[in-house]
Amino acid sequence: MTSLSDQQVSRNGSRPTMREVAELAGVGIKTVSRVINGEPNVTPETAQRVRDAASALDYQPDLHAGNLRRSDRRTRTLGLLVGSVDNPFAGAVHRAVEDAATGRGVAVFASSLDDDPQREREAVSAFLRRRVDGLILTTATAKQTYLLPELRRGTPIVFVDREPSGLEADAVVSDNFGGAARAVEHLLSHGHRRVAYLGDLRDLTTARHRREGFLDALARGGVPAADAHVVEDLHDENSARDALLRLLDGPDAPTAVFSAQNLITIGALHALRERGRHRDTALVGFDDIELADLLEPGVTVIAQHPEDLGRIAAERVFARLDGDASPAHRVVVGTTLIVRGSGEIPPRPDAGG
Amino acid sequence: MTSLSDQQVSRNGSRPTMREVAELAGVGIKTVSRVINGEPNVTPETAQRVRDAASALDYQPDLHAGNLRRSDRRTRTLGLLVGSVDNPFAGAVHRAVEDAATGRGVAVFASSLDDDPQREREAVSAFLRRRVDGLILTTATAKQTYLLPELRRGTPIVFVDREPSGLEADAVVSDNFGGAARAVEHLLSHGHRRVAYLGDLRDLTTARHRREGFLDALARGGVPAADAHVVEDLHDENSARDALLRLLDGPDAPTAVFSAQNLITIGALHALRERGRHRDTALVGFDDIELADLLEPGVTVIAQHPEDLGRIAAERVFARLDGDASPAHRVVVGTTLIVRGSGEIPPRPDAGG
DNA sequence: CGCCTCTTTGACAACGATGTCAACGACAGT
DNA sequence: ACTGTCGTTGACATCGTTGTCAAAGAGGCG
Repeated sequence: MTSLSDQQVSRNGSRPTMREVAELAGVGIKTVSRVINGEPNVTPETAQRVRDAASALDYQPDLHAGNLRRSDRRTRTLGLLVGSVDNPFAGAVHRAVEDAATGRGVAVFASSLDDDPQREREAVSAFLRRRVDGLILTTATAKQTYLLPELRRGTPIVFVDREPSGLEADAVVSDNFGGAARAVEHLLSHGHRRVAYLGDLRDLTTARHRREGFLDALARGGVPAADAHVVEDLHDENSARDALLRLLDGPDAPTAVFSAQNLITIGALHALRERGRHRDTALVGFDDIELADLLEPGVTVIAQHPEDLGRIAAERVFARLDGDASPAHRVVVGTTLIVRGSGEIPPRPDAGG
Repeated sequence: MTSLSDQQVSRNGSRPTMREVAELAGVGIKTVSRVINGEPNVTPETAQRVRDAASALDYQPDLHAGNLRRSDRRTRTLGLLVGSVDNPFAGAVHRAVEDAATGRGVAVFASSLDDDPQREREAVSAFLRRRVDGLILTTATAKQTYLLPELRRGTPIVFVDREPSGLEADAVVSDNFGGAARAVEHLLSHGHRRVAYLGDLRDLTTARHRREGFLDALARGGVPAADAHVVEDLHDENSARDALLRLLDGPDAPTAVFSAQNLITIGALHALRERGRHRDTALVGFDDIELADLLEPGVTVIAQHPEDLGRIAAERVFARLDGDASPAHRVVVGTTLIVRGSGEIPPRPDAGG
């Protein structure tokens, strides 16, 4: 058997087609098609001959050739665009999308955005040229109106993590405003008045909402915005670290820090360590980070639920593919305050108002 | 212009084809093909009419239809199989592959293996049915002979992180033996004699090589293997934590631990914390982990270089696609000992043998 | 002015599969 | 034996694109 298979395969360098399987089995190609696709009305003996021929040739059907002719025009393929596939948050989203997709025989293209509008356009275009059945997108463009024609054509597009702008489309996002506000309330409740905000690129809706939640909670807590240090447009560990070092070295150093994104939190942790201030400066981060519980003090965070974001986004895509034509859904996934120590540090006694 | 575009698009719910672009531009479809693909011998005026028509219809060429007819039969698509897309090591590999691919206009399918042989087979089959140009695989099967026909057909297959078995194919792996040996030498040089090995599933070549490196270094250091605690078949944080808790609670508790994988290291860290032994039990982990430098003590690791693994694997695929027909390459990427504190803890004075 | 070359263009077949439809044979009912 | 039904099978057009090839027109040269 194996030797037959080997012979058959090596006889011809190129990939076998349905026609070759049909010839070897002595049937018409339509019969091969029926067997491969599990269609009824083939006698068991014929089916077996076809299967033998297919496995002797190591035949793999060409999904895209079939798709070209098939009436449903489904490639069973999804395009996923995330911040970066090597960011843990994106990894969790990706994994959840994959789990939902694999169960349906759908493969996932994943691309990294790097918060670059041009990369976004190029990635989406690459997905569409490959005729993905649906898109799950984290975006960096100010408006996504370029997607309108595609949306009108009926391609399911679900925005994940960041809200769409300029079009009505499904979106699954974290409660950025509420989570940020919760972080600040937590810090204020421990007596802090001088709280720093370390935020992501201002262009991002998530960053804006977190900033607004931060400012809103401060205001409700009776803290003048002037007392807060708001630093924005941070985009990686180093820029966050540098920013916090400057604050710590400057006058009126904050007694508490809210770092509004996972990499920023890590940068902030480094800055606090470098100045030896990690035990007397409170810190709450947005988005959980690995090993946060093993640091000393443990890092208090507003945890997001990326698995839920990914899973729900994938479910929305599949619901649309299954015919759901209802108006755009906007799903907000709550955040969870995880108390671990760093957020419960009281203000330094020597610190002024 | 924009309104024209909108009208054209909304006039027809389905996706525009080259034929429709040709009609709107008043040319033949072959001319559209030439313009879209940047082929020569089209007058600038004709080309402009075609481009206008294409953008009015929001035309996106169907890469797979073209590929069906094109002589090179390239889908400009790659299949990547990793342990799990939400593991940081896999994320780094993925990102490096993506970076190499995107520059060449190639999109990447990513799938998670979960160290399940059946998932491996299914993922590979899903890739091949979609006619990927090449495969970059982390495997879980004992032998990958099922890939032989595909390899003979000329599809580039590169094994990453784990070596292939049963076939001659390109592979890019870490120096698992050497790295593990280096870890043990480091621990022995600090006076340890009772070192525990916490390892991954025995089926995995990486786990075997690390175990062999561990045992080899022990032997060279004059430590009888009987003095070592070797625990294998750990596959996640919890199993690793439980295993180390048992060792710590048992007789002859180890004075040093070598955790042979990133999740196992994290589980080990938890176990040490839980028993309050993190300051008097040495630990060296294989594979670097995020925030390892901020723990107290910092976690000494044998760092792998997943970006290099991914980049080199992708380069091998593209070299093969560009015609390199040389014998299978086997690239070993070195590891780096990163000293941070946990690996330099001396044995407890009270610890015997 | 006729001939040749070169550029520009489109008609047509083909890629590998599936949908449609008709042909064929077996079998039941009369 | 004849008809109708049903299960089985394959011929053929077709999906959206590109490769081939030939036709038409422009331009140069003797």
